[in-house]
Amino acid sequence: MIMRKKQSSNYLNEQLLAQVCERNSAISIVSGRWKSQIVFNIYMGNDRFHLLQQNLPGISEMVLARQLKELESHAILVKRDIPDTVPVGKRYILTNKGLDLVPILDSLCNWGKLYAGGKEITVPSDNQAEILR
Amino acid sequence: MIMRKKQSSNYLNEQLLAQVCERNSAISIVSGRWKSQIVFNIYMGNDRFHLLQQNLPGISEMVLARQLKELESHAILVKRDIPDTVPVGKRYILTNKGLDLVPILDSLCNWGKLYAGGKEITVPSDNQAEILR
DNA sequence: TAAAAGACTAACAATTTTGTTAGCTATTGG
DNA sequence: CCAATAGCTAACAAAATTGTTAGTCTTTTA
Repeated sequence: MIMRKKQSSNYLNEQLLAQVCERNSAISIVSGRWKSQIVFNIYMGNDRFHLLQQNLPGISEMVLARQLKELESHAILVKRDIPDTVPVGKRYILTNKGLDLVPILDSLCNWGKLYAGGKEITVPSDNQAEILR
Repeated sequence: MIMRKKQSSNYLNEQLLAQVCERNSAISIVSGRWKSQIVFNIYMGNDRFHLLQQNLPGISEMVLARQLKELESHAILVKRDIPDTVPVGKRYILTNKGLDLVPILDSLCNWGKLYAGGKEITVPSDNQAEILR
């Protein structure tokens, strides 16, 4: 995996934010382009490389492999050999840490849907709650 | 604000993922470097530019202004003039959309803390649940 | 015998995000 | 009059992420 520059402000700021609250590291774990989609697919049983590829339209093999490795490095999932297969098949399995993430991602999903679905956006602290949209 | 290249695979993939599930757009809204920290600070009453600056150690004015604009463009917050101030002061206010995000970010925070705090990581689907750490 | 499936990796290029520097405007305090 | 506070913006540079191309290896299937 590509190493980040440990002296850069970019890196230092990320470390600093991670210290302020674990929320910041949690977000950075989850915020890769395909990550939450991968977690959901594995959750739903698409636990092999080629199944993930089929279900993530537009992803390249290189990119998929990279995202999987990153998720593995954060112990969201593990990679296991499938016994008695030649050549040996691999499957990806969510750890308890990965599974615990699923309902949280789900609530993010609902939040997004609610407002995308047209829920009014207001400014509650205005004395007359004002409608923005 | 800087315009993205609308023909790039990068951009196209992001759009595609947003169509698959609102979770993906939700994550991309929240995943900027300082975003969740800004939302929390405003939530706790640090609702002015200089207060945010003081409470986000290491952020530059340029970067803060940019993150605020992005959050505003997603209607997570609004910027309002403070009446009877010369020169006119500005405050940032979370919309209902932004407020709804707070408990979700909070659960992400707890998830992060739990495992950072040493909770065992296991692979539940193994017949003998295996301990990784 | 040749192609396809499965599971990748290395090297590189494009794009995007993040950060730096140097400015601006207006008012108040010493 | 000079500095400080408040609240920014423009132009640019650095770093990180994402995507592309072209391979690898092994086995099964046509």
